[in-house]
Amino acid sequence: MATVSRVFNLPDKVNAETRAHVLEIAKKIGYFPNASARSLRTQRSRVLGVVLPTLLNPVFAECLDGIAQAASASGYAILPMTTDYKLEQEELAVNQLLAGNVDGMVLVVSNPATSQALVRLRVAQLPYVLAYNRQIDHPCVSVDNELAMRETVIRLVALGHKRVALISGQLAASDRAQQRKRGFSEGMRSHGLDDSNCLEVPFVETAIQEIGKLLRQSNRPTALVCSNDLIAIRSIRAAHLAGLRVPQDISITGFDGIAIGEDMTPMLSTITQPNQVIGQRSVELLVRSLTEGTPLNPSDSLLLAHSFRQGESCAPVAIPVPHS
Amino acid sequence: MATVSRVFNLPDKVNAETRAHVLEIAKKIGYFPNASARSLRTQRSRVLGVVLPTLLNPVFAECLDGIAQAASASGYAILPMTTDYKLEQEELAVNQLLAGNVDGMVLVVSNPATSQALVRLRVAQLPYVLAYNRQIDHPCVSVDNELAMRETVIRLVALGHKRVALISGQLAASDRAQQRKRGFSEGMRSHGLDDSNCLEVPFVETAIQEIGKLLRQSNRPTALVCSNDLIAIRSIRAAHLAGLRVPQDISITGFDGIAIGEDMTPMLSTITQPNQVIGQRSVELLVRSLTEGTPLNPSDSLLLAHSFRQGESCAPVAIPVPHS
DNA sequence: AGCTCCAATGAAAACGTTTTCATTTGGAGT
DNA sequence: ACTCCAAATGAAAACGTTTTCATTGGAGCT
Repeated sequence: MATVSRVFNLPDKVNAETRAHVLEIAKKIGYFPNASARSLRTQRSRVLGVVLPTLLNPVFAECLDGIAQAASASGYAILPMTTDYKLEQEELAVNQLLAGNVDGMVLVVSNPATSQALVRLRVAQLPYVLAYNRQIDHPCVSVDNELAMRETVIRLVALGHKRVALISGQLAASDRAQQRKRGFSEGMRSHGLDDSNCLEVPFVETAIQEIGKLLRQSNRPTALVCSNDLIAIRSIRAAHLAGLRVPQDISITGFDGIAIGEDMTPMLSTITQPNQVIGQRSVELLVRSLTEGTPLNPSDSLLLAHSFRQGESCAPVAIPVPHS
Repeated sequence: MATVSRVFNLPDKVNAETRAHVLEIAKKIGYFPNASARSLRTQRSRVLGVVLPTLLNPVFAECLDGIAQAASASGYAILPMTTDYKLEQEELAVNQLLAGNVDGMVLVVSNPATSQALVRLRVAQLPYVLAYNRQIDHPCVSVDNELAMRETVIRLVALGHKRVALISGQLAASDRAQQRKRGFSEGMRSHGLDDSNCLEVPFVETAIQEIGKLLRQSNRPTALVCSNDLIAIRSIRAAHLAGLRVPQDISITGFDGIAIGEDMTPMLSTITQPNQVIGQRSVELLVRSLTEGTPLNPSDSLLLAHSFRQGESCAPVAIPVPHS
């Protein structure tokens, strides 16, 4: 029994001959070590919990893909849960994963500063990494949302845009949205432009209508900065439905860099984050901490590079037609 | 000890007073039952394995979302693995999940008829359900790909299209692609039309170029039937790059009904499958079998309704310009 | 009172590993 | 020939539950 165990865990501790024999028999009777028993004995499950808002936004699907790859490469399995941006589900998910004996967790939370789920993790002493979130008190893997947004605003301003609106998802449900809004405001104000033009579209169902309403106003913005790609895509749709051409009549930018944005026409101009890499790095941090037994600190946080994908949804502002 | 166990598993078997007491203490010391020990003892992990080709195609992300919801609703956790359409990874994933002690599996395989992974499952006596796949020997949850494709062809023919090409993903890697191709051929032939116009675009990277090449031919098709939405979206892109307007110059249809197709311009005309529901139903079948202890048969298979989403990427064929 | 019966609880075994500690074995060194 | 050591293996405990079986203490009945 002990020898069999060694064959699977410390193969070099057992005679090559017996090892071969054990493996042969194992293959014959289809034996492989029982994971539950192993976890029970070793007190490690080799499973990582993952908490995400939703899989319906490709950002998180891409990230989960990266997580899955990295986890698999390190011999870990993953156990994902979605929260639909709801705090109660966030807590529920963490509790379930805690009960599920995961060795660590990667999570995207609404707001790291106030998350109850995170204090639970802390008291449980379970290693975790936040993805996309960024907060001084936690180990995070993210990009500089404020900076990225400022850069985007600057880009639009350079194209001659002055009336720029921010289209944001539910601000309360996401620290990213707040950071991006902040970046937008900073960028606008630094050019002496009005940063108050912000439309929050909390619900997917009504987003296109609301954006459409904005676009039909007499003094409509000449550019829309969207706080994520999904909203940007809907904005483009709304523009089309309002009879506006993108980018000739209105410029639109996104944020996230989801793959499909590249295949659209007009190709989405957007800030790309390395979504899969964010997932991978998060797992790598976690796994390193687990194997080395070193606790995870906020100082382990990673700030990854973003970049601007020059698509086709942005153009210089149209030369204003003189009043007749 | 036994009483504590009963408090968590058979609460009504224990005195209300002691139950309250136990729960109070449990809360105080932060106790909850250890999942590994429980699994070891009960021989069930309450975890379902999930095997998918990739999370980068929203079809599967949507499906996984449904799986996650249904599993969570039934008190199961999920353990997903991706195969990237590779058979070796398919087997690897199944083996890992088998070793991981999952109670059952939901999987999307390349070809159920030849899959080694599935015979492993059978000999292991592990309950499983195939999603999207459709094959007489296995319990499947899917739609009628052939029928859906025939209907689509008929629709295009009704719009006056005669030169219709099929743009397919890697046929060898997916029984769905094969079924859809079959449906396309049947539909074309039933109208006496040439069904040999089939372009296989195995690689994402070169897909747009290859489709573009097809579209620049003198005798280019007037309609493109794509075997999935991602390819349809790339086809639209290719058409634009080739200077063709969709749908005025060329009609394009997709297959899958991914959500984002609805937000594009032109809105994607496509066959929609209930992706989340496919995931949910798969889990429900599995869970029912698990709780009732009844084995899962091919006769439990579900054939869900598809529908045609009338988007904007299809139009009557342009009136041919007379030869000058 | 004496009896049965039931609800509630407790004791103990078992689930399948890993790991420590002890034992065996064969070879090298003296 | 003897000791000593290392390598290889085996025996047994422990991980934290669930579940069976036994025990207890009343309640209800005759």
